[in-house]
Amino acid sequence: MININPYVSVDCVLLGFDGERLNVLIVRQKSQNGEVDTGSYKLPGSLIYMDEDLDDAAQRVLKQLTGLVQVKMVQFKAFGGANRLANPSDAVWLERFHNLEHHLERIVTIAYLSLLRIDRKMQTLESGYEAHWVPVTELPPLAFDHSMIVNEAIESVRNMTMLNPKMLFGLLPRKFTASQLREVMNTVSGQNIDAKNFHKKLATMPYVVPLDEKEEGVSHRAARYYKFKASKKE
Amino acid sequence: MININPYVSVDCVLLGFDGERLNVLIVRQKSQNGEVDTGSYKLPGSLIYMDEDLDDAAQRVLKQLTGLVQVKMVQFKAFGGANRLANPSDAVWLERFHNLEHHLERIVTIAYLSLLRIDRKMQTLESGYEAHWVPVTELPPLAFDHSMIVNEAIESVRNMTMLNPKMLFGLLPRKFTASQLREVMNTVSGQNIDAKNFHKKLATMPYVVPLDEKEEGVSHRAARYYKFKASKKE
DNA sequence: GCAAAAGTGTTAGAAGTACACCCATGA
DNA sequence: TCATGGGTGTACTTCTAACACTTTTGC
Repeated sequence: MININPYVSVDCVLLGFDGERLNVLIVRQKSQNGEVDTGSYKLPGSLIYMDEDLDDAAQRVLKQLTGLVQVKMVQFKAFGGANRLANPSDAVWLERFHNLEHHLERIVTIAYLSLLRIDRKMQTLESGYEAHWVPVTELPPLAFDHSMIVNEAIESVRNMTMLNPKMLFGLLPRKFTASQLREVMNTVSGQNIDAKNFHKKLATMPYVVPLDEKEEGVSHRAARYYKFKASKKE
Repeated sequence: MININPYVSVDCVLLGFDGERLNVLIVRQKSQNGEVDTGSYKLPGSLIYMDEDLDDAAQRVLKQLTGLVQVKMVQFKAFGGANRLANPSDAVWLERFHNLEHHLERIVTIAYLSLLRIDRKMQTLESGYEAHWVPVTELPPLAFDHSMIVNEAIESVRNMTMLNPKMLFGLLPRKFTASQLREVMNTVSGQNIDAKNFHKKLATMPYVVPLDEKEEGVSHRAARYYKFKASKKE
């Protein structure tokens, strides 16, 4: 039997861009035998194991609850209010889910964050795991303090992307058009960059390189594709 | 007896500016009865209580180990490597310090950060508590992974101050000169702002207001004092 | 007067903003 | 040929960087 740490958990906030809006990945709050204990949704997250690094725990939990692997996540904040388990049904659910014998007193959770795009692969994953993408503007009430965690995650993304715009490329397909990139930036920053000047801004980004390919089958002038270049050499 | 959570701790990285350099506040790794168990230094930090918010724990621990109160700290990262207690003497020290009976398995620590100035009050505090300001460039080896935590704290400060330069005013006295502010910015950012252009930059900061006072008793032209203005109205 | 640091002015170039206009494509 | 969105060019403003010079103070 694996040794569970009953005081520390990880939660994963996956923010996915579907081409138009930001979405959050949430799961049903159900027990391990499959029966749904509460009608609530929650973030993918769980208590950690005793001998497990936090980063490893986040990866494991995400895989167990959503099937997703190799998602690059970064830690963004710990949530440790003494009354995080204020809702009794949340505490009871946790104890049952983990088959714990003793009463859970309080849990500090380390929240992780990832930015990614919602592609076809992401859609098919939903069926097996009861994981759902929900637009951030239409988020239902979540268990624990997960609604607060989502809000702080989005705030955190805004700050992070100001310092490091490259993060945003996780939200786009390998090949993307200028307006797709602009749309992502507008969505995340909440601002509205002028479309007419955006090409000049593009030219100043050394990590964005134009390709010779163009869109096909669109009912207007075909847009050029770009790709993200990680290193400095061609 | 107060109930201790044996899995979660807080650590405080206080960065103090003495007018020239950035310093970190460190304490001796000694036991509660006063005998020094190891020769090492560490950050002020401790396990949390079971019914204590993380933010409250950080304030309590800082007061207990350094006597400082009402220091504004912000959480900046959780450190949760499974082998943080790899050094056996650190684990033993912790168990003795907290009078714990069972063996400590692993601890996740939530690191807090503060920027402040080292004034006369800060100096006198040292004698009672064995807390010392040490320049970040001359840091001795610290217990646990505290050296890593300090490094990440400084990195974090750089990022935070880019987004919110107002943070830096905690490092200065109420009245400060332009070159003091410039010196702080240079120290924290690692850059070197041109002194000649700095006044123009000052004029664009709505939250810095010039005073009519000037320096006295300096052997060169007296510099004007400025103050920090928090709100938008005069 | 001299040293030392405060503070101002000028200029050139880079970067951001607004907006007019042309281009390619499907219907 | 029209609607739609892609893309370029020009002019204007604002920000930044480099650097020369003047001012105030104690010795």
